Formats: sequence, structure tokens, C-alpha cells
Amino acid sequence: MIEYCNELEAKIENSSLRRSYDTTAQGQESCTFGPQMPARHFNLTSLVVAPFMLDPTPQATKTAIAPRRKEDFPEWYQQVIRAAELAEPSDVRGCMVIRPWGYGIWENMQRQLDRMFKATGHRNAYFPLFIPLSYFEKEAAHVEGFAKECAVVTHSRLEVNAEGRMVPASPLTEPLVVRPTSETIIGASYAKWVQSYRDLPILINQWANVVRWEMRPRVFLRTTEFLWQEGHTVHETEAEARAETKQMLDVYETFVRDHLAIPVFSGEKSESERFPGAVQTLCIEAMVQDRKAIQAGTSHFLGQNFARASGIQFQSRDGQQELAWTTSWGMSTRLIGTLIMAHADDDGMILPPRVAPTQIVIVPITPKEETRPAVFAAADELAAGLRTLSYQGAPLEVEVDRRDLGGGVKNWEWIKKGVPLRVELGPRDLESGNVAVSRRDQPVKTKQFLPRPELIERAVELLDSIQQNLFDRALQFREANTRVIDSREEFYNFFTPQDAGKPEIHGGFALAHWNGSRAVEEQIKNDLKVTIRCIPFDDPGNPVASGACIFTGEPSPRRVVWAKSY
RNA sequence: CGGGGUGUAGCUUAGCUUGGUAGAGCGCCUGGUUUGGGACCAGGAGGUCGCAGGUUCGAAUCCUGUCACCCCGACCA
Repeated sequence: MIEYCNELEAKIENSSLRRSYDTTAQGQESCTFGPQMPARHFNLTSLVVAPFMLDPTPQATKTAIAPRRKEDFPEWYQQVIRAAELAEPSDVRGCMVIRPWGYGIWENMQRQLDRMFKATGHRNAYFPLFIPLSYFEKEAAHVEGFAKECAVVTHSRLEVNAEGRMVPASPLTEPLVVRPTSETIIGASYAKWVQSYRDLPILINQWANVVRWEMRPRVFLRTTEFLWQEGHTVHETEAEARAETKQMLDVYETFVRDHLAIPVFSGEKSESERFPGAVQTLCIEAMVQDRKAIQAGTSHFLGQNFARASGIQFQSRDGQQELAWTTSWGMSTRLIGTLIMAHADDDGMILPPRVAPTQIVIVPITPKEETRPAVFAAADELAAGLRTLSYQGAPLEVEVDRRDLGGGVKNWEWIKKGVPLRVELGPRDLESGNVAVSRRDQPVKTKQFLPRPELIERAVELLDSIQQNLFDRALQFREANTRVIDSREEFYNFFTPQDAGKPEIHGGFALAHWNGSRAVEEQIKNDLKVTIRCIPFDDPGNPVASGACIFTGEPSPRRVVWAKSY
């Protein structure tokens, strides 16, 4: 056994995979495993593998996804989406088809977020897809911000022309804008609903699709049509509206951290990155594996701007007519893209158990026809046992893969889809009472044998451990690529690729002092394509609270987060 | 909208310079052997070569136009 382990260790070394194992073997009595399929046994809950350790060197063994992250990150991203059957580009430019596996993730996100919205007193409603142009024109900054990406409906009928083609006919008296966001149309309703301070607050959320005619679409990250939720609230006082804005950002941060297993910086946007029409935009920013930043959620304090535009006013406690204070906040299917870029590896998707459409897949191994019924029966029985468990307030989702395919093929499909736990059950396990369990956050060949009752007993613990490990990895990655920077030169070096012709993955988050000027921000953007992602609430750089702007030497109250972004 | 590039089977592509009636790998279908790490053997289906026009006896190949997509810029959840 010892000899065998050493041999295996050597193979791992030679495969040029830089992996770090706990090789003390936890005394699993094992090798019930056939000689043709050796496997080492690890303690499943103690092993933590950091993302960089999972990176094979370019010459390493074949991975399920080509190219690898290091070779071509954007292409890798698209290939993961395809391999995991999350979505596909449609014939409609800029639009995507979200496939069942991808939509299942979205449904889980919806369910959990919705629960959090309800818990903070919000209710769902639905407002029209079409916004009359005149409504849209009411808030100047808002129009300016969205005008360039609006889809506009101008006709109400099709007719057959002389060439037999369908052509739009019957122009509308007033064009309709397909909502890029709903502040104005919802504001029109709110204006009717609000008369007295007793009608406040209004706390409403809507789940909807929106359309923004983007120049350069990318599946999930920037599509012409996307799905989201938009919360719209109205308040009596500024303080209450500001508190709501912050509260919902906190909900987002909690959701992304606890359910998507992604750490974020939360803070405020600089003026140039602010939502059109907002007084203040709060955001959470995540780092993904090419070290870029991605905005994972935003919450806006709209002041009285939209109340003024839509005429939302009320009679106050002392009988005065006053403008209300409004907020809006949103999260979109872009989060699925964020999830992919944050967690997936060179073998495909890796799903945090809390949003996985299926948490556990059981793969029956049926080498001989005569053993098949018994194996299937055992698999079904195990699945039934697991389904009695509750996970995150819902029954555990367990699938038995009965397809008549080779065990390897099935296994790899589930690896690419990112199912958290894979369970193999074959004829030999019928006698031993064991199953082979693999975690998606560990190297694909790692297995542990567990007696079936123990798997049922420990399933939730294993899923929690995966959830935690994904977060730990992501945090470790972010910390490894976040740098406190105190000089302009270091800043420029940090964000300048070694090879300008074929930029490698470089940079990350820079925590640096800034004098608050828009001009400086503009300059940095022009030079390096780097922007301020957020002005954090707490100083994450910590060494000194205040300091000097590294570009101008002027005083700076705090460090801000700089990065290239999606 | 500016600059560059590419269009051949579901995917990746060969052929194009030097015109002669379309080939491969993967995937798919059927049968058999397989199935505990991405299987193998045999057979099979699938393409008006992006589209339109032109040159020619003959066009994937040459010419003109057009459309779509990709990459780089301006914009963005």
C-alpha cells in the first residue's frame, strides 16, 4: 500500500499538475477498488485546494475545456458555457438562449433573493414592458444615460408589400421604448398611489426582462435582453431612503457571499460610474479569475430626482405637499456569468451547492447486464434516502443518471456541468455497502468511499464544506491579487501587461489613494483602461486611513479600489 | 459608427495561390463488443461551400456587390 502510494505520488508529480494533497491518508480502509482503477482516498472535508493549485501547466494532461483559462480567458469562458449547457447564443444578435441547466441556477438565485426581499418587507408586482417616450423624457440625466441603447417600438402592425415581404405598417402616435429599466413607468404608478405620508413607504420589487441595445454582447455578461429583478421604493424622508439603499446593498452582499460563495468589496460608485439620474450609487464588486472586477449588484439612492420627474408627492405630517424620496436596486443574469468566471476551472463549471440545480448526481455503474437491476435499485434507494434531507429550506436535489452510457462519459458530463457531489455506485459496492464520492471542488480523480448510511448522514455537511471551500478559494485568490499601492509608477506597472501584443492575465485590484477628481479618473481610464470600481465603506487597505493621492499628491480621505472591469 | 479579420456538415477545419463536379476529425444514427476514468470495431445519415450577380464549356476556387459574425476602439448590469 505504502509503495503504491509513493508510486502514485510520483505520477502526480510527473503529470506536472501542481497539486497539494494531504497525503497522510486518514486511515481509510480502502482499496476495495480494482487494480485497473486505483484511487487514493482523502479526507473529503479537510482538503482545500486553491485555484492556482488547480492550474495545470500548459503542457499538462488534457482538460475538459480548451483553451485553458491561462491561454485564452474569454474563449475559455464561452467554452465552459457550452460544455456545461448553460446557454447558447441565439440567432437574434446579442440575445441568448438560457438552457435548463443555466435557468435552474437562475431559479435558485431568484428563490433565495426573493425570500430575502420578502423578509425585508418587499412585495412583488409587475409593470409594463413598454414605456411611452414622453415618460422616458422626464428625467434629463436618465434619458441621456440610456438613450443610446434603447430599442423603440414604432409600429403596431405588419403588412405584406408588393414583393411579398412583411413590412411594418400603421405607425404609433407615440413611440414606445422597450424598458431598459423601469424607474419612469413605475414612477407614473407611484405618483397615483401616493397621496399622504400614510401611503409610505412603498416597497415593491419586480422580476422582469429588460432590453439594452449593447454594442458588444457576451453571453450572460452583456446581452441585449437580460433577466433581472428591480426593486423600486418610495419613502417619506431622505434618511429612510438612504437606509433602504444601504439595506438592499447589504442583502446583495449577503446573498453573493453566502449563496454564490463570492467575496465582494462594497462601497459607493464615483460620480462618473453613477447610475443616470441617481444621487448616489452603491455597489458590490467581485474579482473573477482573470483578475478583473465585475459589478455584482447595485443599489441607488435617487434623491427626489425621479419623484420630481414623475410627480410623486404627498401631504406630510404637517400638511405640506412634499416630494418623496426614492430608491432602486437590481441584480441580473449577469450573476451567472460572474459565478462562472469566479469558480469554474479548466474542467468546466463548478457550482456552489446552494445554487446548483442538482446537488448530488448518482452514477450507476453497470458493467454486466445481470447486475443492472440490482445496481439501479440500490441507486434509487440511495437517492430516495438523500431526498428526505432538507438543504437550504428545500429538499435535496438528487439525480440518478440512468442513461446507457459509459461511466466515464457520464462522469465527465457532470464534471463539466459542475454538480457539487458525484456518487458512483457499482456491483462491487452492492456487496461492500459503500459508494464512491467525488467533490467537484477537488481534483476530478479524487474519490472517497463511504458506507451508504454515512453518505446520507454527511451529505449536508459535505455540501456545506464545498460551499465554504469555494468561498475560501475565491477570497484567497482575491487577496493574492489585491495590492496596496502608494506610487504612480507601481500603479502603472501593476496594470501594464508584459506582452502588449497578447496581453496575459495581470493586475488585479489596486487599493490606492485618490484626490476625488473626475479628471484624474478620466486620465487613468485613458492610459490603462482602469477605473475606480468602488469607494469602499471601510478602508480595506488599512495601513493609513487618509493619505495622499498617488497621482496628484493632494490629500485623500481613503483608499479606493481600482481595477479593469467587465 | 471608425480600423482589422473571417465565412465550407451540429463543432473544428482541408481544399482556394495554379478553376474540373467536396475531404477529414469530433459529434450524430444502426448493430455488436463494452461500461469502476472521456471506449472499440463495422456500417450509415448529414454540405445548393454566407447570399446575389458576373467571367467561363465548367466556380468553394477568379471578379463585383451584399449580408453575417469575430477582434480592436467609443458605451454598458
